[in-house]
Amino acid sequence: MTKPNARARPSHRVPKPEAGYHHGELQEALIAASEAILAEQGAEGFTLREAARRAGVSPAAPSHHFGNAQGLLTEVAIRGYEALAGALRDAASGRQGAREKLHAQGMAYVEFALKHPGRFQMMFANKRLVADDARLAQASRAAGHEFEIIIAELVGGTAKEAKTAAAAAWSTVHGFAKLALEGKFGPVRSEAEHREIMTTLNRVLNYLWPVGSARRQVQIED
Amino acid sequence: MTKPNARARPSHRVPKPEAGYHHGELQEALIAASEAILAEQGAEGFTLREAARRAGVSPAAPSHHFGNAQGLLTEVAIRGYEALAGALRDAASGRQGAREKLHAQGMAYVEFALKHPGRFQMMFANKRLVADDARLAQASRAAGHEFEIIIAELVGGTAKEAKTAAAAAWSTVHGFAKLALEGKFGPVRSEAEHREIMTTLNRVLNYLWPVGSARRQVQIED
DNA sequence: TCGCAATCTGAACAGTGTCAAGATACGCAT
DNA sequence: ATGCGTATCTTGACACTGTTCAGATTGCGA
Repeated sequence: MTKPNARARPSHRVPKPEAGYHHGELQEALIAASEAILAEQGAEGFTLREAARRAGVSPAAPSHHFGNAQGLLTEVAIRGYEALAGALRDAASGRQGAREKLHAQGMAYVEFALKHPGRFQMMFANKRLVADDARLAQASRAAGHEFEIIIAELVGGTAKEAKTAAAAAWSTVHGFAKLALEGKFGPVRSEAEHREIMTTLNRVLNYLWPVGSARRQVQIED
Repeated sequence: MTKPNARARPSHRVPKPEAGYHHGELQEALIAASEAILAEQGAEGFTLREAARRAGVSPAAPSHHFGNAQGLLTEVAIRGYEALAGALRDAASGRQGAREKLHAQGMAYVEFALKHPGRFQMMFANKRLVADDARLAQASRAAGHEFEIIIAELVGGTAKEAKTAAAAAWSTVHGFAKLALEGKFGPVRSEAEHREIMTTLNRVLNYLWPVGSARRQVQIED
């Protein structure tokens, strides 16, 4: 340093008094800090330096564990997908009947997005993640698989039809979630507005995926 | 700069030799430059300084016309929504029958997103735009209105049901477009992959919005 | 023709991600 | 137990970014 520093030790690390020069749990601390930033400021508010600051560590420290900001965010996204998969699983396990399970999953998907907007947006911000990370791809597919399980139960058709139906279901809820987060269905700040959005979703799901009626599809002309 | 620069005049403005100190068409030049960046580098690649550079102007110049980066991007987004509305209108005008029109609009929506990924992503990146800009909101609603026109024709029901159906249609194609852009339905680089995605979309639309059959909905339990 | 307002530049500031060197501390082999 | 290699973290720097402000330049109306 150019000028002598009167303080014996750097001002970092102060909020984490239990740690010495070596943090010990820096990976976890950085991930937790990142998730906190995403929760408070949204995806655009994330900053590697801020995450390091919250973990009580210098800006360069994260690179030794995650390589770069993308690496850290990829880890956060992976956990996000795991949490999402869990939410989808839980939603389905509470109901019986494929249609009801799918409906509950759709509601849970959007609920997840509205409750954790920053995390959700980051999970689908490929350019800010390590796009070809194997674990990320796996976690994403695992979450999608939760849909496919129910879909396979719902449509009695071929695998191709199941794939189509799964893409349709995912598109529906994902599009709704994204549009809701961008305020296209009205603001989502208060709890009342949140509920408003969810009842709109309920109507949409009932409209697109009506109960009863094994849906007989027209032959698909490519 | 710290060391003297030998060049007599700044390197700006050189690529636009027809302009003097006053650019004359700086607004348009900046918008065009921004759209070029979005087309080449995607939404994350946009930079105010780079846009100014391409317009042959200093980094501070855009502020006099757009206030800040959000202002410029808002203008770009407005034009994007206008282009999208036009594409939806064109798609519907080529067909007859509400179902066919809606199907064509859905295809056009995703086609637009895949052909202009950067612009599309930016249109829905509220945090990077002037969120409460009246013209932006108007342009967005105008695009959505293109859907609603056809939907009103398709569902013979109440206004509430039409609103639900419009939200459903928009969610479907928007979700599909977003997921496709994030590579969730496979890569989209080559022209062949692009077509592959579009046939998947075709199946999805046929699945969710089957031809014929005025869809009788179950009563909605809120 | 003069003066004013619009337009643009230059320089600066705070903040960002990343990198290369060096400081520090853990843990393992001896 | 002791030394040493290595993982971990800091320091300082660099090239960027968006934005602001004072000043230079220019077009245009009176």
